[in-house]
Amino acid sequence: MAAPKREKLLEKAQQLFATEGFKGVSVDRLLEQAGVAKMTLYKAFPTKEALMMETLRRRDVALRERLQTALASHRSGLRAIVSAYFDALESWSRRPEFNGCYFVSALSEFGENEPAAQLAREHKVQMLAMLAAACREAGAEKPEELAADLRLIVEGASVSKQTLGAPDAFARAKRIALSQLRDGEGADL
Amino acid sequence: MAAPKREKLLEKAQQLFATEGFKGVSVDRLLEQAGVAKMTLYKAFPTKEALMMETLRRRDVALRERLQTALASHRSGLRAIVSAYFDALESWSRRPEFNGCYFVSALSEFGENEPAAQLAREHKVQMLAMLAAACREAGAEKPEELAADLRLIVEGASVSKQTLGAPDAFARAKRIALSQLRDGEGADL
DNA sequence: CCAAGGGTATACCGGTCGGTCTATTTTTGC
DNA sequence: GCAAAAATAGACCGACCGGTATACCCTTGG
Repeated sequence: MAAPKREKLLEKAQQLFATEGFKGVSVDRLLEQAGVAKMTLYKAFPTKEALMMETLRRRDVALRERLQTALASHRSGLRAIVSAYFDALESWSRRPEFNGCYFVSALSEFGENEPAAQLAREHKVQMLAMLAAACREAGAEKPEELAADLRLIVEGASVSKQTLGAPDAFARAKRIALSQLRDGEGADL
Repeated sequence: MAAPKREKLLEKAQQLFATEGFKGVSVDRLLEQAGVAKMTLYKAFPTKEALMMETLRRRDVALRERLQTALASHRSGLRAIVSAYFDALESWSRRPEFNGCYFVSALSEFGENEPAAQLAREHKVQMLAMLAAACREAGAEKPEELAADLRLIVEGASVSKQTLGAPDAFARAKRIALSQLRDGEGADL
C-alpha cells in the first residue's frame, strides 16, 4: 500500500509543468525526472491529462486552504486581514519553482473549453468569492468591489515577480492594497 | 513582392498562439487555418520557432509604439498621462483573440533560457523603463517606484480580464492607478 | 514458503510532430 | 504573350508523442 511513487509523480509533474509548461513536458521526461517506471504512472492515472488535472486540483485545494487560514487568523480588522492575505501569498510565491500562477499558465496554454482551462477559471472565481466573503465579514463597505481590486493587485504581483524576477513584488502589492483601504474602505483604521 | 501570404501567416499564427498556446498549435493546423501551403511557410521562415519569434517581435514593437504614442499625446500632467496609458491598454486588450498578455504566456510556456522567454522578459523590462521615463518626464517624485506600481496594476488588469472575463478590469485598474497618484505622487493635481 | 501486489525494464504500437522534396499550377512584370 | 517568380498539393521522412503489452523483480504478510 501507501503508493509513494504516485506522490513523487504528482510532485515532480507539478514542478515541471510549472517551469516548462504542460505541453512542454513529455511523459517520458517526467518519468525520467521522477525516477518512476512508465507502467507505474499508467496504473495510477489513466492518461497524462488525468495526471495534469490532478496536479491542478491539488494546487487549487492547497492554495485555497492556505489563504483561508490566513484570512481566518485575524478575526477583526480589515487591514490585518488584508495584510495577512498578502503575506501568505508572498510566502506561497517563494517556492523555488515559482513561475507565475499555475492556473494562469493553464489558461494560456489550453483553449477556452478544455477541462484544464475550466478548472483554472473556477479556481479564480472561488478565490475571488472567498476574499469577498472575508471582506464582507470584516465590515468592508463594498466587499465585492474591494475584493476585485485586491485580486487584481494580487495577480499583478504574481506576474511582476514572474516576468521581472522582482522579489519585492508582493510587498509592493501589499502596500498598494493597504492604500486602497485607506481611501475607499476605511472601515476600521 | 509584398508577400501577402507571409503576413497572413503571421497574423493567424499570432491569433492561434494567443488562444491555444504556442505548443498547442501544430504547423499543419496553422497552415490549414491560414489557407497557406507548407512550402510557403518554410520559404518565409526556417523553422516554426522562427515564425513564433517573429510574432513575438512584432507584438513587442506594435505594443510599445502604441503605448509610446499614448504617453506622448499629453505632454503635461501626470494624471493625464497615466489615464491615457490605461486607456490605450484597454483598447489594446479589446482585440477579440485577447487571452492575457502574449509575453506572459510565452514565459509560462517556455523554460527560463529559451529564446522566446528571454525575448518576453526583455519586453517587460523595456515596458517598465518606458513608463518610468515618462513618469520622470512628467515630474513624478519617484518615477521608478511609481512605474513599478503602475506596471503591477496593468499586469493585474490583464490577468483579471483573462481569468474572470471581467470587461471592466482595465477601468478598475485605471481607478486604482490614479488613486496611487493622489496619495504618493501628487506632483500635479 | 509462497502468493500477491507494487514496482521495473523494455520492446512495441499507431499517430502526429516539424520539416523536406518534387512536380504542378497560378500569378505577375515586362 | 511569355518567362520568371510565387504559391500550390501531396507524398514522404525520422523523431517523438502518449499509451500498451509482456515478463520479471522484490518485498511482505499469512
